[in-house]
Amino acid sequence: MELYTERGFEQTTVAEIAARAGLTERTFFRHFTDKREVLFWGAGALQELFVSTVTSAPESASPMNAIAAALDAAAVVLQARRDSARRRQKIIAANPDLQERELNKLASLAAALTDSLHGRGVGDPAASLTAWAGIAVFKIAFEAWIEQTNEDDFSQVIRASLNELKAVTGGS
Amino acid sequence: MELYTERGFEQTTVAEIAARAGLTERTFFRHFTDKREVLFWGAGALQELFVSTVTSAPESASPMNAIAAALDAAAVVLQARRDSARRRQKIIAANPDLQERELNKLASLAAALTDSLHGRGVGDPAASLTAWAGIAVFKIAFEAWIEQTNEDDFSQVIRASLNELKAVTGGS
DNA sequence: GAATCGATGTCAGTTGCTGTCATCACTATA
DNA sequence: TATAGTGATGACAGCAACTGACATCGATTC
Repeated sequence: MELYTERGFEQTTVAEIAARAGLTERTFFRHFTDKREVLFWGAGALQELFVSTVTSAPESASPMNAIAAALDAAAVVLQARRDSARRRQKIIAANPDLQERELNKLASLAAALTDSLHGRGVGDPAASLTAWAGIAVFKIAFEAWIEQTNEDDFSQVIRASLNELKAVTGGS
Repeated sequence: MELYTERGFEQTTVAEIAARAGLTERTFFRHFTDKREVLFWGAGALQELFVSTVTSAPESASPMNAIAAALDAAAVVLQARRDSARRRQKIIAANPDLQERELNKLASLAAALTDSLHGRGVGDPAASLTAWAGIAVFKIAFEAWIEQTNEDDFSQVIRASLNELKAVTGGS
């Protein structure tokens, strides 16, 4: 992270990262499959949070509400790490390869959510559509929350985006 | 494409592609920024189609309907290339890097659609949400259409997915 | 105290990708 | 017709991301 902010992602070589960490280049690649993957270390935990929240949502909850609960749970966690999230996002925003990888993580998230909805008895394509719509809301709300200067809750932003989605898909 | 299907994407070296095309490796990289980019040659044209359809939709059309028109226009074009689309998708499905790149193209599509909606006077986050919801529908419908054994129109599948999205986002 | 095992170092090698310069076909214009 | 300019290609050379194979070392186990 230090090196990425100092010199930028592309200009930072894996050898340098390894050196600063007191490791070998080879060892770096034993811990991270990729040079990019370093920035997405927490993605697994976030995905688990998403999944477990959907899974444990009340049976009466609609698919969209189960997803909404997951988004909200994630919002609470991220709210506490706003500064670091911002720094991280600045690095990602400066490099196309990293944005690509981020999309990949979002897709993985969507796939996991789809599975969770299947587990709740939701069929196709309802499950994947709900999951992807939720991810879209998350992505857009996240960007807005990161960029904004005032101190709105991430949860608030997400709820607003969700309502906007409903408004936008609702009319004929 | 031949080489990618014969040996798979990873096993195919750029030198081999260049050789089969009667070119140098260096020349290959003057035409394609990336080894992956070869498979997304037509993406630019598709994006233009999306954008121009949204832009030229009747002023009275809702944002979602403008996007729906774009999806339908794309569906007509792709319907005619179903076989080649299928072959292409098979290659992509077999390689994570290519899937990543595909997500990138979809994101680029979403960004372009968002801009087009801005041009129609749609604000934020309505524009980006509508665009991303449309892309989600497109992606999911596309996969269903590619995989299915019967001969449903891509347009039909898209319309069905759109309705499903409305149903899924509609309820409380 | 020896065997086992997981994490790390070492080294060599492949491949994607880039910068640089030369070459060459083609075109415009004097 | 000669000449200069232009765009596409070839020919190197080189860097850096990643991988496979083998050696080493420390901790744990029995």
